[in-house]
Amino acid sequence: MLSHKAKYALKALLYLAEQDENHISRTIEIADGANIPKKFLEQILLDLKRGRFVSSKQGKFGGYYLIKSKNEITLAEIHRLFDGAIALLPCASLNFYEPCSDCKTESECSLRHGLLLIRDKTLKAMEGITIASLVKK
Amino acid sequence: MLSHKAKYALKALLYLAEQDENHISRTIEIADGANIPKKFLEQILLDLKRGRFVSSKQGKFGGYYLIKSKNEITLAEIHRLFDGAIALLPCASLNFYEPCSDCKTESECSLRHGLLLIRDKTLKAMEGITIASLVKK
DNA sequence: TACAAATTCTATTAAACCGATAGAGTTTAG
DNA sequence: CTAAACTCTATCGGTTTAATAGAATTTGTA
Repeated sequence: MLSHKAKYALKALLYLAEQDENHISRTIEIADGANIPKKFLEQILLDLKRGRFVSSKQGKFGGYYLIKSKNEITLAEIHRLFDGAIALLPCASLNFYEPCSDCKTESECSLRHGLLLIRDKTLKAMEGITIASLVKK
Repeated sequence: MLSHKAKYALKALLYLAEQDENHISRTIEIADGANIPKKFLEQILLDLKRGRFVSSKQGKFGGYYLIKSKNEITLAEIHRLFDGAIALLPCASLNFYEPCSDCKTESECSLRHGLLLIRDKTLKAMEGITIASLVKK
């Protein structure tokens, strides 16, 4: 399941993607438009900025805007940024790999092989969902 | 990601599936064999019993055994039993459906459509992973 | 320069969840 | 009767999550 943070991030990106080119959106606009608690959204937007999905303009008349094409922002990336690994166990993860602590005998745990299959399919599916694909609903 | 409970459940089922037909496994056997904390495993086995995956014999010489074919126990089922919905949001879930609280205007939230696609693919993949498919590694 | 409007940063909170443990109760074979 | 096993309920500490608070900084403009 997605965390609220990830869900809000997607909705915020969606909001930004729906604005006119060159429009700068204030946090409060996005919060109201997408029904997200404003102070919580502030943190999320900073995370999205650190992740190079959006950029900001500070000071009066400042706000946020997309710096990555809506065709290139995928669900997989947002999941990774806010909720971490897409795989079901760390030992089956590409970006968040960790060996299982409780698999004593074999170097690969008994579940790993099956979970790698799941990860590949899920990842492929999640890479197919872009902000653009969500906009034109 | 899978919870430890779900992971341990899979490993315990795997252990049971590897035993001879009609063999009854004590909790401590399974715990040692699959490297799972025994008291934690007790709870998990009870959950698996309530879920009709295993049954038990009480008293001396008692223990646990599979009552569902290892070909019919899927990752999807175990995920649902221990970790709940497979979908990324409740509004995209079949078995754990709940409407989004923060989607005010439309009855369907902007993310739902995309997440339904993910759920269908992930679910299909997870239904393809059975205990039997994990045993013959 | 002063002010207002906005982002940025750090801290804190309350609640929920998670992994694990403890211990008493019940059942059964011998 | 007893030992061995499952069953049940409670609890615990730690972590995470969702959200809030407030001070600091940046910027445009009158």
